[in-house]
Amino acid sequence: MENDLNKAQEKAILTTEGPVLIVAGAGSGKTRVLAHRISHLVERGVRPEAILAITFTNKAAGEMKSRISNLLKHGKENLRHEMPDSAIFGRALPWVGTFHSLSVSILRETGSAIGINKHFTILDEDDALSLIKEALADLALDPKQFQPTRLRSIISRKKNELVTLEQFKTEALEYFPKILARVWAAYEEKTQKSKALDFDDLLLKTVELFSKEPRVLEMYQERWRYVHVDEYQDTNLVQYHLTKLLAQKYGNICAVGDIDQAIYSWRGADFRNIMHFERDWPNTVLITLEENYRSTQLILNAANAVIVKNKFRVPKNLFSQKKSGSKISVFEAINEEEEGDFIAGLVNYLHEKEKIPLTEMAVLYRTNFQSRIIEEKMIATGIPYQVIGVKFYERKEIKDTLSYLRSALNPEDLIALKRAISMPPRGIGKALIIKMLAGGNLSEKENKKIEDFKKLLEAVKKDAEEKPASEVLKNLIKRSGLEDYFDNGTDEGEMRLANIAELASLAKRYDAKKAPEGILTLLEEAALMSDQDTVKDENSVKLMTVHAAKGLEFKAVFIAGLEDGLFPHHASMEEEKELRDEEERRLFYVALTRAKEKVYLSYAVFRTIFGSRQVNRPSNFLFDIPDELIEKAPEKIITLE
DNA sequence: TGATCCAGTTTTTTT
DNA sequence: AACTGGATCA
Repeated sequence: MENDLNKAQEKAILTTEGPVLIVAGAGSGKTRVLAHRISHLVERGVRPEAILAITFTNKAAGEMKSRISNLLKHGKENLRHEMPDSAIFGRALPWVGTFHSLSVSILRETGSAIGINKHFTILDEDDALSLIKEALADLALDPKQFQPTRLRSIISRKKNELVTLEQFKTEALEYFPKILARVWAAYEEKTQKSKALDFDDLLLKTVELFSKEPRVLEMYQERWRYVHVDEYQDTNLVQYHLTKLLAQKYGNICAVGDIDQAIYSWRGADFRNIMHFERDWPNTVLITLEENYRSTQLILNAANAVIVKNKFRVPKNLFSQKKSGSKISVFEAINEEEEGDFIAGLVNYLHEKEKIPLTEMAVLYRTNFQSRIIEEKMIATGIPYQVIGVKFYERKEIKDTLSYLRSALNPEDLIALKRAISMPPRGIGKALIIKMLAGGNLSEKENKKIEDFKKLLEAVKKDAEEKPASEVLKNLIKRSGLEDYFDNGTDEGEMRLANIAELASLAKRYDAKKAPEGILTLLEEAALMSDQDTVKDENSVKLMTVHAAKGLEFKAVFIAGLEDGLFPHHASMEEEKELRDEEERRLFYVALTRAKEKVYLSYAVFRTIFGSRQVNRPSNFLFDIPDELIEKAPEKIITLE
C-alpha cells in the first residue's frame, strides 16, 4: 500500500467485503481512493471483470479507468511493470461508466427479454420535446395552453418516481392530469414506434428487466460481485433501485458521496438515498474522509461557514494542511460589463504576472446566459477560453448529419428520418412525408424524390457496414448535399460546415473499430455525452455553470453574479422554498470548494436581463463568509506595466 | 415546398 | 437582445 494515504482512506481501501459508505468531503481524494480500492481488489485476486464502478460522467469514468490501469501496471506488490503492456491491457478491466451507459449496455445485451430491440436509438431532450409537440398536434391541443417543456418535465419526473403510465392514468381524475395522461400515452406510442428510448427509459427499462426476469438479474449479480457507486447523493429513485438490485445477492456495495454536494434534486435526485444507506444495508462500515487535499484552509473555512447554515446535513468539518493562503476577493461591479472586465483583466494578470496556467482557471456562474458577456470580454482581452455547455453534439448541423446515420442503421427511427429527409431541403416537405408514411399514392415526381433519398440512405448504410467511421462521414457529407448546402458563402454556413468537418475528424477516434461498431459507438457516445465530456484539454480558461464544474478543480476560481435572485436563484422558488434555499447554498459550497488557491467573488449592482435593466442586492451568501477571510478587490482593474 | 418576416417568449441547473 | 415558431407569400 502506498504510504501517502491517511488512516480513513486506507480503511476505505482495505474494507472490501460487505456494504461500505464513504462520506467523502470535497477534495478528500475519493477518486484516488476508489481507484486504489479497485486495484487492491484485483491484487487480492478478484477478477477485474467482476468489478463494477458507476461514475457521474463519462469523463470521470475515463479518469478512473486510466488510474486503475496505471495502478495495476505499477503496483508494488507485484512486478507487473516488468511485464509488457499487452499483458496488462490484454486483460480485462473493471466495467466503469455512468448509470446511463451501463443501462445501454445491459439493454443491448439482454433487453430483448422484455421486448427491447437490440438496436434501439436514444432520444435526447430535443428529440423527446419534438415528440411531445407532435403528440400535442395529433391531439389537437394548444401548445400555448399546455407547454411542451412543462409536460415533458412532468413526464420525466413521474418516470423517475417509477410511476408508470398505467398507474398515472388511474390516478388522473382532474382536467390537467387527464390531458397529461393522453399526451404521455401518445408520446410513449411515438417513442416505441421509432424503437427509441429516452434518457429516463434507459434506467427504467433496466429496472423493469431486472424485476421481470430474475434470471437475467442473477446473471448480472454473478458477473459483478463488487459494486461501486460514486456521487451517491445525486442518485434518483430509479438509480437507487438499480444499485440495490445489482448488489443484493453478494452485498458488496461501496457508495461514495457527500450530502453537502447534492445539487440535482430538480432532476429527481434524492439525497435521502445516502442518508438511508445504513438502514438499507445492515452492518455498513461508515468511513468519513474529512482531510482535504485540494484547497487552502482559508478557502475551507469560508466553505464550512457557508454550509454550516444548512439544516439537512450530517455535520462534517473539512480541514487542510495548506495553512496559508490568499484571502477571498470580493468585487462590486456597477454592471455585468464591468464585472466581465474585472474577470478578464484579472485572468490576464494572473496568467502573465503570477504565471498561473489558463487551464488552472475557471469562471463559474449560476445560469448559462451569464456566459455571453464574459465570453465577449475574454475575446476583447485576447484570452483563449472555452465555454462549457454549448454541446457540440446538440448543434443543429451535427444532429442533422448524425440523423442520416441513425436513419440508415435504424429505419424505424422516424425522428431521424424526418430530420434527414428535410436537411438539406430536397423538395420533400411535411405533406409528402405524411403521404409517404401513410403509403398513399404518389405522383411520378414525388416517387422519384423519395426513391433518390432511399438510395442515399442505402449507400450510407453500406458505407457504415464496410468502411471506417470517419470515411463514412466524409462520404455522407458530400453525398447528402449538406456540403453544397452550407457552402453558400455566408459566415454562418462556413461555421456549420467547419463543425461538420470537425465531426468527421472526431470520428477518427472510432476508426479502429470494426464496421459498423465504429458508427454505432459514435452515435451512442454522442447521445450520452455530458457537459464535462466536452471539456477540451487545451490551453484555455474554462467558463461554465457551477453544476458543470462538479468534481473539477482549479488553482483560481471566479464566481460571478453573486446577486440576490440570481445566486441564490429565485425563479419558481415558491414551492418548497426552504429545500431549494439549501440546495442553492450547497451549490455555492460546491463552487467554493473547486478552488485550490484563489477565489474571486463578484456581483453587479445593475444587470440587464431580457433586455431590461435590473437593480440587485448582493447575494446573502457573501455575508455568510466571515469578514476576516475576505478582502476587497482592487477598485481599478489591474493593468500591466 | 421553402424562404422570409413578424410577434412573442425566453433564462435555472442536465444525463 | 436574441431566438423560436407561426403565418404569409413566391
